[in-house]
Amino acid sequence: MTGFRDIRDTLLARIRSGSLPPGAALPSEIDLAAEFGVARATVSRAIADLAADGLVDRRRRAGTTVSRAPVRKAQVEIVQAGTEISALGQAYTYQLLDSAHPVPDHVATALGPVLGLLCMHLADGTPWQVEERWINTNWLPDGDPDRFQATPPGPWLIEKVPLTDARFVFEAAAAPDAIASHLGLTGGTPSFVGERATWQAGQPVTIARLWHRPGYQMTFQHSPGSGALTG
Amino acid sequence: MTGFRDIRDTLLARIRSGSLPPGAALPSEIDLAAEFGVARATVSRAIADLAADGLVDRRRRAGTTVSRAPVRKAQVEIVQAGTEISALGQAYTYQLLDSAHPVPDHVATALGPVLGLLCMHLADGTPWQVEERWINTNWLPDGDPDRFQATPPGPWLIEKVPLTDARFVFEAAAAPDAIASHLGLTGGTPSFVGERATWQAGQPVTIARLWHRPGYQMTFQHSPGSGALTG
DNA sequence: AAGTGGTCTAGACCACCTT
DNA sequence: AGGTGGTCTAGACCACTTG
Repeated sequence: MTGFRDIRDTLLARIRSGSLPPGAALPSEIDLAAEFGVARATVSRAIADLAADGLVDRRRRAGTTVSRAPVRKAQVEIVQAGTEISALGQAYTYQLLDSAHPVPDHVATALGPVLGLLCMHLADGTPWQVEERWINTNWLPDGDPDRFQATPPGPWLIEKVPLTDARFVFEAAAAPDAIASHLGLTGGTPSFVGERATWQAGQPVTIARLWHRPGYQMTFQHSPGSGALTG
Repeated sequence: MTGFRDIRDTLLARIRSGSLPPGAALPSEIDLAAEFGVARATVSRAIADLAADGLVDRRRRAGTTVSRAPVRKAQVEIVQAGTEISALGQAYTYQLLDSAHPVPDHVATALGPVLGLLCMHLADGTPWQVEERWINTNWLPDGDPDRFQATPPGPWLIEKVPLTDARFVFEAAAAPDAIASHLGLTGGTPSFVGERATWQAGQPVTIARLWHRPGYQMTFQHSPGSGALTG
């Protein structure tokens, strides 16, 4: 039995081997269906996978061609610190460092009335990540001041505002003293920072800046044909 | 006419509005097909989009449920410096800084016999990115020493070794003097570094370390329902 | 004008898992 | 045991865009 995965992998092998070089046109779906002895929809499904990986370009009338400049796409999964640490088999603990963390201008502009927090995530007791978190107070109905004493704000918000659009920014920044001290660094050390902003139906909800431990690396792998990519 | 996108968006709206809260079970595909008056395959295609975005979990027999802890996924496109700069409407220029760039141990271990280059990519004449590039000499048949004098190695390699597996690593690092000077920085400044290693059929081909200009940010957006399945 | 991919249909069988 | 998603089929019509 030949499924769409077999067909996809066969086409992928032809591309990799150079039998279908960059710029070459694939046979039409009808021809490929005849070649493999399957329905056209099955071939189409196989090619859809390759197109999703950026390996081929599909255009009506013009047909499908092997991409000359394959856009290398990778799918990144953004995980909560607790999830990541647990997945590594280490003990996760959470600590609220400051419940009145200062609010930078750009955050105040984006969010409006806001609660600022400074939190730390630890793996086996050693600092893993320092989190600056600002939350639009409209999403905190009866301001329970102790809510985030033991509960990390990320998971709490996910449950409360389950599905939104998000924007991610990653950059390298010099850790200010206030952050660096919690990570056991001296001020000015390069730190990998991820900033995440989320909206609910166009309304800004929260912004988080995640300062990673020294040596942190964000890695991901791209293996065409394995379906989507993993991070 | 109701297409699979309409159905997907309708379901997405129900999830966002709370009408289908986290953990709730969607009606079966058969029931949804009856409700929308379409074939089951059309409903299935719509749900496949939502599942690819991590908004719902599909399990045989158990049915489809709204994800309680939606994995926030985002798709990253890794582009060549020249492409990125041109897309910004700036003039792209390339410069070879050193054709005998030293080879670190971990690169020599991974690649074997290797040519080391140091290159710079400029936007409107100002430094944009410094590229350390190491290429397995097996992929440079007749060593033309001037090949990369005016040709950036990235695009050249893409054409020569069109489709491979790749591994990406992003980190924050202190720019060493040799790199920083070309970017107009002082040594030790935090720099956003992307390292890319590519293989062809299991054979290592090249490793590049890309040192970005100060203030560089890697951003991406996550908007559920924009569709991730078919290219 | 014509051929390509994009989508949909109605039906079918299967793999898997919960009950 | 039974119902769910996963996949495939054969056919059809449409949208697009190239020649």
